[in-house]
Amino acid sequence: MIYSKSFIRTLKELPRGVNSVNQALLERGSYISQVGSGIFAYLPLGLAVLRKVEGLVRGSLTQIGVQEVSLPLLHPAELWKKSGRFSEIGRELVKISTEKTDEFVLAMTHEEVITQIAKEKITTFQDMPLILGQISRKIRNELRPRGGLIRLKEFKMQDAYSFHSNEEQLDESFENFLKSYRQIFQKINLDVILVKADPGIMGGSASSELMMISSAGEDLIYLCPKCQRAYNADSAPKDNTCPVDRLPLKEEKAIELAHVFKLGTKYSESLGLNFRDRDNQEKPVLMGCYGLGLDRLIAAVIESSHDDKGIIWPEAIAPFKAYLIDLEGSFGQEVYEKLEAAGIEVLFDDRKVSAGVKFADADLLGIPNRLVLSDKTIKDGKIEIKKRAEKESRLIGIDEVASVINN
RNA sequence: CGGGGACUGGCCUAACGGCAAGGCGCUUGGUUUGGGACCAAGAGAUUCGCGGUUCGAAUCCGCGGUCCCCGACCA
Repeated sequence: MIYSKSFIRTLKELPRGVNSVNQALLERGSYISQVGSGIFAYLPLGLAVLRKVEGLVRGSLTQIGVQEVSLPLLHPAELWKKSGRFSEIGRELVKISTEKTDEFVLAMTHEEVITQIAKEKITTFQDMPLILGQISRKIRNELRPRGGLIRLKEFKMQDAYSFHSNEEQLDESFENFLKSYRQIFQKINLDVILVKADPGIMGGSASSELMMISSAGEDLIYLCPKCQRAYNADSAPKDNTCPVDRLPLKEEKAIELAHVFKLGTKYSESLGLNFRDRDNQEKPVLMGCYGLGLDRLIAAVIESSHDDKGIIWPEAIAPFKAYLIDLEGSFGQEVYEKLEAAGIEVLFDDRKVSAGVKFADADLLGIPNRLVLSDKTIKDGKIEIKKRAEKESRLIGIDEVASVINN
């Protein structure tokens, strides 16, 4: 990408009313633009990150057998009346009336729809296990959105639903997802803690959350300093001491990144999803559901990886691999084209502005590798390379850049 | 939904009830080029909306809107 032709317009100052670190850096870097409270647009740079995150998540879930679908955003109200959630959930569920009655709801989550679909296809125990998943938009009319991308009214979520004929299958799926999610977080350097949680409005028998400790978090968890067992506010022991080590639990703020549920038969019973088992008995299908918030994940990465100058992206989800600055002025274009041809995504800052402006933007945008061409470097046929996460730069041969970056 | 705060050119801010000011950004010309350069000349505003008080309102009062923060809530 050529900077002067891009839609990147960075800001020196913090927009009014912005408090959270993730929103401040994302808005200043022109990754996102706020449209309303809890409603954001992704600009080209932000969309590049979002797509990287989607790819990372998709790749990981494909490995555990998730088959991708695309479910609608607009749901017949009827379906939510059948599950009971049409009236159970308050104003967070957006209902749309076109005539005198509420006819539609906007997707807050997709249990009802996926169960309805599974009903057409699942007839026997041999149809399972089955896991369907998607990356889709969710609409929730949160009373108080907050923290930039941490709590939104409209957001992108990876959600998957599993169908089983027995508990063992459900347990296996539950564990597979936890493992898969941990893998994803590891690739972007996020430390997460498993927290047993309350299933809440989702219903079902068990649920666990993967949380990241962060001062930007809106959840409180209680953590044993020794065994690392963690509890949320609802599930913490009454005396606030670890039941195993008898130590006082430490209270920490945390961001909930992923949530997995054993739904059991809540939806299969209310919506009539049954199967014929090996013993020729008709039984309700056992279900699980698994969710990961993508926008929130991006926010969490920034909250845990930034400095006073800007974002520090992990390689896996950075919008570009390298930020190229040419202070001398004659070889930039050539180096840019070479790197692109080598399959390296480069943002080439070709603007006619002072060096300081370019360095400041490179730091703000947080692209993992900064490349600088100048009189000093090109007289020896070299280019300077500096990792965003590191202080030291070094000189390498211009022809080596592709291999050094790919290493 | 309870409590608190904010709203002024594209962005950030200033202005006792008395000519809406400055910085950033933008345009033009010149100078400069390793950490948000400099000089000069420009363009850009119904001060969130409606009503009220007043000779006079960005400023005071009322109603409404939007956004942010704390809390309640939260797959």
